[in-house]
Amino acid sequence: MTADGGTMPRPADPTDAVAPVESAAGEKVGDVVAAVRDGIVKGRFAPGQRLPEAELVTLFGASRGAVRSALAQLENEGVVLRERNRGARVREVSLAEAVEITEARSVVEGLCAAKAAARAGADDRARLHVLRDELHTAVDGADVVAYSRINQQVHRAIQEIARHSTAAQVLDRLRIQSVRYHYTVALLPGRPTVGLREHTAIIDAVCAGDPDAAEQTMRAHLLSVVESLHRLDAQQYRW
Amino acid sequence: MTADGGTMPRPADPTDAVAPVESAAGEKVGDVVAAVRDGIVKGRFAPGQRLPEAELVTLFGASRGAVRSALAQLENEGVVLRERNRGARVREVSLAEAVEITEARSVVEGLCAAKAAARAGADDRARLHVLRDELHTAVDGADVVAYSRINQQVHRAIQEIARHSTAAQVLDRLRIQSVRYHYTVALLPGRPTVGLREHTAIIDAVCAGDPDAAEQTMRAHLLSVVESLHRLDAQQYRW
DNA sequence: GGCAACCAGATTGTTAACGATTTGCGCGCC
DNA sequence: GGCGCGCAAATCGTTAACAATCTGGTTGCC
Repeated sequence: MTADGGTMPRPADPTDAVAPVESAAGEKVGDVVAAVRDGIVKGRFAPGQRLPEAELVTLFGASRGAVRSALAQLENEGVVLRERNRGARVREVSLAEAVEITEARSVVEGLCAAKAAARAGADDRARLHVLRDELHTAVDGADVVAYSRINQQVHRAIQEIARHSTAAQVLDRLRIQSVRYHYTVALLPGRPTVGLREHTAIIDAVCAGDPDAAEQTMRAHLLSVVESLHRLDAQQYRW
Repeated sequence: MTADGGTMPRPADPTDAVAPVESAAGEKVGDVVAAVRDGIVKGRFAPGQRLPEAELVTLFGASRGAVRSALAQLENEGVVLRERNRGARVREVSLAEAVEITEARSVVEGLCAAKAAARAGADDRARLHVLRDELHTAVDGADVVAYSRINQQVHRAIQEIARHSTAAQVLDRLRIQSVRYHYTVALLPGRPTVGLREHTAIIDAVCAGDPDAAEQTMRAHLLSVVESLHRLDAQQYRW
């Protein structure tokens, strides 16, 4: 076993830059939570990597109590795993879990799409059309990173248009847990083309004010992501 | 304003008995969380009531740190609201929020029902049939409290049969937030009869192994609960 | 009599030190 | 040489005291 005890973290992405986080007075725990979560999402902290309290204290300059509260919250959010007297580790989400998460997302985002279709105003439609065009150019230019980013923006836009705070909370939580798979799926050959077609259908249904069609297309889209995850599994792809 | 500062708690249910919670070694925070959550669900702590740390310390015999962690977790679960330097209060969920929560439940429980229909074995079907019969006798006997209890057991059984841990987590969280409305809906005139019919349809669909029918009936059932909530609103019913 | 500043009590936030548990390593025994 | 035991370092959990903040009532002034 290696010195740090856990799964060997692979080299961090070149796109990290640490973000020292100015501990604004009275928001320490929130800052630490955001910083650690961001580190997990961005790949600075690898799945299975240990997160000793002392290390986070020196990293973020926060007190141990703050770090402790932050870890408790992150555990509650499902991105960190803690064992008594054994410390905290970045939780490893299996492919099976990612499938479950995406299935759950499919129904909740379906609800959001339906609500968005019912509530979308002219400005909302304009916003979605902009995103649709941006997605189109990204796919045309084979810009996978841009595709992935705008992809997420589409989902977030529909979520915001739906104005359903409960669904929004649930979705934020679910997305954080499976974020690391999003890029992977986007990298599958042909995925951007399929995704573009599906997103276009969703946007059209929402803008047409058809809740049923919006829900169905959104669900179909995320179930196709589930299919892609299974394909990943078939390829023995592992983190 | 009264001495305790918050909304006046109505007299607690006769069914509380405090549950002093034997602080088993190494599970203090979990115990406090469970105790406070239970107190909120059972009505010992009313919505809006203040929850001073010192009071919880004396109530449960836990250290202040444990109480503090527990409150943080309860805040994260959405049943407690905390303001900086102003302490914690039991969160008041509005009827609009209860509607949102039930809408979210409808789609996620729909997913569970579909999965349950696909995965139910003979023992699962037997379990559901027992619950169906118990629900029937409860409604025949006009036993509203039994109806409400078995009602929840049906939902929980389907959730367990679905074996979808992500959906289960989401649902546990959502149910806790809106628990106090469950009894109220069950008390609406004619509600047990309607609920019985709907639950029977759900159980039949799950036992028939028809995922689509199971999902549709479950969604229809919870949307009918949403309708009941709106009727509550029309009656100017307030907590 | 009304209003504003102020002071005391209560409550929460923070920090530091102490105690308990686990883990890795070295030593001795078989 | 392999295996089990025990010690020491590291890490987490808990407690207690201190500091900062808010609330409510009181007092003095206009």
